Amino acid sequence: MDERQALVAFGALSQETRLRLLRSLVVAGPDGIAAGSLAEQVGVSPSNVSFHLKELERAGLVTARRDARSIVYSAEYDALSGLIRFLMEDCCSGRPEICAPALATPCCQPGEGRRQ
Amino acid sequence: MDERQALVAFGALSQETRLRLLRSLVVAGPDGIAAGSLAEQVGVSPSNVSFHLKELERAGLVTARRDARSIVYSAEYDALSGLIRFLMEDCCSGRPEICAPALATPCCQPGEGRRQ
DNA sequence: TCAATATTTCAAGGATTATTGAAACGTGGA
DNA sequence: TCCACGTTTCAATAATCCTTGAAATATTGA
Repeated sequence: MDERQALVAFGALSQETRLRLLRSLVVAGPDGIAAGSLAEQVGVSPSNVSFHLKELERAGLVTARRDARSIVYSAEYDALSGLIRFLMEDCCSGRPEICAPALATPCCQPGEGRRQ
Repeated sequence: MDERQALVAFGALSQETRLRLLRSLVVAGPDGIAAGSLAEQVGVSPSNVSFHLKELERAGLVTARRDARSIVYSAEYDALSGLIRFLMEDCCSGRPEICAPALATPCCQPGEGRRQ
């Protein structure tokens, strides 16, 4: 993940609808969700959801595949972990004390989910 | 770090000048850097650097204090680690396998700096 | 107090991004 | 083949963001 990719990725995550879309896709797992279902879940119009999905795709955070009439999107886990890594490396450059609290996050121990 | 804060923070990081500013401030450490020096370092006009620093401040990623004629900015380490944490919790909700590769990042082991 | 320094604020302009609805496209079933 | 479905594309508009330079503010030292 180079700086340019990170910039685009941050831009993609800075919009409410897109953040919700990505969250749904992460929770859905590798099987993904069809564009239409996503539109219902986040409550926006089909053309608007298409616009934002394209933006997430441009950022490399999701991928699309056709399944019959539907187009199924799924989260790109590698890109997400790459972005976390970019942020950690940027922040920690010379300052490991920044990452330490984040690394204490319990979400990634096996069996743990999102904090309430 | 709630969703609204995260959205603003991602927006702040999605701009090249601001990302450079933040990087300089992180490397500089808690002592911070004066606005004018930052303007020189990143190569933008004083008024433009002021605009972007205000944006970073609005996002909670930096703080400002006056020191004589200068205004000295410094990175808000807590906000940065909070953002990393938000990303990890969001990504890992139900999917710890996303974070695992990011957590293998060597940057945060004591004594390590940014990866080359 | 005056001038110089460091920075911010403001207004104007241009550039990018978001939303909307209509039209177009590809797919599968009758 | 034809129609319905799911989705994308397009054009137009609205909204937001970025840049620029000039003027304003606060501070320091002569």
